[in-house]
Amino acid sequence: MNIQSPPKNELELMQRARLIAGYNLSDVANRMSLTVPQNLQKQKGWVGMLLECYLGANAGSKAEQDFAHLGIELKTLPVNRYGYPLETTFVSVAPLVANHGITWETSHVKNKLSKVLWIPVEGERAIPLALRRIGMPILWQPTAKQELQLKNDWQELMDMIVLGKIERITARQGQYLQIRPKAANGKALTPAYNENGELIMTRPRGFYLKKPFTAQILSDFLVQIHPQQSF
DNA sequence: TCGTGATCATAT
DNA sequence: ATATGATCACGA
Repeated sequence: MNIQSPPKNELELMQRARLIAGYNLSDVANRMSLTVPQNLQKQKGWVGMLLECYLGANAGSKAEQDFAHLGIELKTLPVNRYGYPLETTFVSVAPLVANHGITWETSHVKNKLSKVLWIPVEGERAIPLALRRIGMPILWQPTAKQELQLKNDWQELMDMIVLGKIERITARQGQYLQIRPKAANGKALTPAYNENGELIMTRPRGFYLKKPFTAQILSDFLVQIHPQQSF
């Protein structure tokens, strides 16, 4: 496959991202000398990996932002025909142990969401993967209000983890940020504490953004570029 | 129909 | 097992 050099600055990254807006996934895959799978059932992260590759992200399973030198995280977002998110957005693994002293300010959630390059991609399963189009990239930073919302959810969920209530956490909690399993399968286990302070093994969890939150980001962006149509 | 819980691939 | 990238799929 072809290798892209990392973008030197934010403008270069944005220009690179804007170049593929309107094109479909096979267009980008061909350019990168990659083949498009029939579907995502066996390669759920393929779209994200493709755009990482195209944009020159520091590939690999390194921790923290995709473009660390720019302080930017890349997220592809599958959307329906109306531009509404089809899936929640994974943010980071939830720390179930050794989490004392972690605050919102020092959390991975805040770090990863401090600046995100969102790239909407058509995600309806009726559209062949190769023909799904890529949308306009959105460089986003949380507003004070959004950050407070995320911080509140994060604090509530972290409080429960620290109190050993991990098994009581459900995806229904949190207004915009939720915790759900995040693992290869149901057999994967990781250490955590129960309500008696005893070490137990449980399914790894991750923080995810609920759809209404990312929907708001997309909506706000449209209002920015079409202020006269913001009815 | 849709959200929650479960799951898939790959690199380290 | 943990991190990256996420979507699948079934029960309510």
